[in-house]
Amino acid sequence: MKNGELKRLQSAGWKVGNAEDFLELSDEEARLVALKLSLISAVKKSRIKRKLSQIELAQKMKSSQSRIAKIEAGDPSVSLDLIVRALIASGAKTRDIQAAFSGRD
Amino acid sequence: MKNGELKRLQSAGWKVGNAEDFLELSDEEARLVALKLSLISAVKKSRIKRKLSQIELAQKMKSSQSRIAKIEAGDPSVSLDLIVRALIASGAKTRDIQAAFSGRD
DNA sequence: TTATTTTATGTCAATGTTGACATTTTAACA
DNA sequence: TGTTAAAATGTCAACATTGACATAAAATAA
Repeated sequence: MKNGELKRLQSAGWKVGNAEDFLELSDEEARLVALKLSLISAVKKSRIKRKLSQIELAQKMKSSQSRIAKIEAGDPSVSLDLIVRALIASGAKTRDIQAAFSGRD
Repeated sequence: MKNGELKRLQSAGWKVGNAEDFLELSDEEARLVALKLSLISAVKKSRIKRKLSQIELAQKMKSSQSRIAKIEAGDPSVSLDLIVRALIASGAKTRDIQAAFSGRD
């Protein structure tokens, strides 16, 4: 394939992908998953530390007890947005969130 | 457990939303917004640093150019999940993400 | 034990978010 | 000037996430 043709296809939005792309994406997905898990455990830790029940935390953030349970259970229906909102609502300080983001526990 | 009991439990001590709740929620919302804005600017910064066009970044994360544009424009339809995925895909290191979370720039 | 609280699990209609696409606007050039 | 790549904006059907609810299971108290 000529160079110009490749460029044309690429700029038209075509994926001229290879196995490397696939592996890289997996790696990035793994990073996101690790991040979520870290934040999830931070939520539970923060909630327990403040002696909040799931219902109380749910009320603070205007969610529901079952959502909190799903957050802590790592349910696939839970978004990163909700996890972070729970973390903030649970009283976690910026430093706690930072720590979770760097994987520290 | 019976139906009536659960309802009583769910609404126990929680009927009148007071001003404090409102202010606290606002504060938490503000914190989340600030977090998003910080991450958004980190995405753009990281993308530019790596000399990636919006199309290229979109391809890396299997999204679309318009989505990247909306991320960087702070479009309300963009989730925290997508922002973080873009940040990771753009090549940002864990330290960069951490920095974004602490508001550093 | 029994009673009460807390947490887990499943469902679903309403709402939110997505990639893809078309089109326009801006930027960077020759 | 005109050409071209990059970025911005609007739309929408498909898919994802939500709070609310019912109920079960587990933990805790009495």
